[in-house]
Amino acid sequence: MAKKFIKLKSEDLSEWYNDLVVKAELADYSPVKGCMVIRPYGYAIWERIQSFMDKFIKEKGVQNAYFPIFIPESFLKKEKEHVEGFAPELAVVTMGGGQELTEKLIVRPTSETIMYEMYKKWTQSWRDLPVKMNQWCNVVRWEQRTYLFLRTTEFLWQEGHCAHATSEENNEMVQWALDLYKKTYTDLLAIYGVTGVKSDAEKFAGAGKTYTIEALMPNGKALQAGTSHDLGQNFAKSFDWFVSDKNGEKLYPYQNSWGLSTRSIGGLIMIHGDDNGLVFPPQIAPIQIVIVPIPNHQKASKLAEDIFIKIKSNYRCQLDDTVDESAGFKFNKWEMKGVPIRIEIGDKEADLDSVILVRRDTLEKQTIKIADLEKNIDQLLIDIQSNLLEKHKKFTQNNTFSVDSFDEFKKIMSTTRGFISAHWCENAECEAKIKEETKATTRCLPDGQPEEDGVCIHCGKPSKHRWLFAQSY
RNA sequence: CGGGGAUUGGCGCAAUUGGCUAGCGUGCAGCGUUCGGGACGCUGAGGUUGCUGGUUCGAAUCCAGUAUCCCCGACCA
Repeated sequence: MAKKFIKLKSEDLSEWYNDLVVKAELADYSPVKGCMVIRPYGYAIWERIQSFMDKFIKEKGVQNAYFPIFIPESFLKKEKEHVEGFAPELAVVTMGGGQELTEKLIVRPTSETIMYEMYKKWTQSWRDLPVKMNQWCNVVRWEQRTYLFLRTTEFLWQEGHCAHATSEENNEMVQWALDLYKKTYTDLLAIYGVTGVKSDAEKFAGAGKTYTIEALMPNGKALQAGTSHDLGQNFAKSFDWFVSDKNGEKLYPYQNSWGLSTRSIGGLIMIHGDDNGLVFPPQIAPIQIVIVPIPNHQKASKLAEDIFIKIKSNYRCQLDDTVDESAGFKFNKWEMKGVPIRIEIGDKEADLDSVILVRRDTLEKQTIKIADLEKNIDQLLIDIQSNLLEKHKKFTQNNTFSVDSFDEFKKIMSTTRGFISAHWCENAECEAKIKEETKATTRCLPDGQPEEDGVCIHCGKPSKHRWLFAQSY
């Protein structure tokens, strides 16, 4: 039995996660409370998420821009619900250049207000709509309790902010963003998420409607993995932002905003990782293939280099040909780093014109001929990607329970947890009581959830839909 | 912000009721032997025990204060 250098996922998810994030060099605790350092290997993940999403964002005609990190306090106050929602977690700058500021500046928790103030300046006519912008930036929310990637005081995200002449166009954009998130999780991160609409209590401060993608974590808690908000005309009216429509009448633009953050990386780590460390789906993996020649095998070493040169332009590939670590050490190291495919080459293989392919997700080994290498790699990359997605999908489905009695609801939430599909009367008080008794909240009304006559799991009043409940991260 | 735990070489830990020169593992540096699932030997560097004050002949150990981190809650992407 190999000595373990990280804690076991099967024993303590939290400890395993913290330990792994640091040991795999994804991130580290910083001297600043609640803030982490994202190290190159972790940042490479974020860069891949960025480039994946950015392509679609631009295709949609949304342009990248950059707005200030500071927001005048008065801006935030213009939208009542908005400021109330964020007030407890704001970082406020009161001094600048050694002098007290006449108006306090808020370190942005989100940029709706400062962006709309500028949009207002830039638009006078219906012809100036839509406005479609996005920014990649950092935001600060003063969390009481932090957790690497999943909840830190400062985090990175993209925030898209668009404004349209009609609520139909606006809604189309909101749905597009939600689809983008779904695609990002599914195709890139191999994470199965449930999309749907938030209850009033759970929606974004100031939004008309909030759409979300929720992913189930191994401990049965849900991660809000991305949100897309239909802001309606709330902010436009608060900011007195209007343009002239075709008839010369006032038109308050319909707005939306949508964000996906570095939190997604936390989900990625937690969902796919195992007792040996990280497991990255090939699409997101910073290194897809590592080639490990057995140290001091001359023939193998030469072959490894040839293969590396041959395939490095087609895959994100690394050659680990140092001789100061043993083969076993290297195998464990790269497994902890989550590299999807490892190519092992010893003189034995070299003599037979073959190599050993090891897939990280199942740790299965196969010996293949060098002539078939790229064909096999291509297939394996596809297989690993789909296997991981399928595994998470199955896990989510196996841990989604359709429940009709509150006793059963409570029992599940106090034991295995998971998603619970249950009728709810859509009354906020009822929702609050359920939360009090079970720690679970509504995550969303899932897309495509059919209408169905039933009674609220808590109060027994009539209900038309089953909502999705879970304890949340 | 409430409850719990912690802080000792880079990392992980130990040091009995206060008592010898604060140890061990790992990591690091050098040399040599190894090398197919975290190899081994020898040598060496690295500490005013989180910080401040107090008690004492004597403090890593006791007391008071303070800071930071982790875990569990409430709050949240």
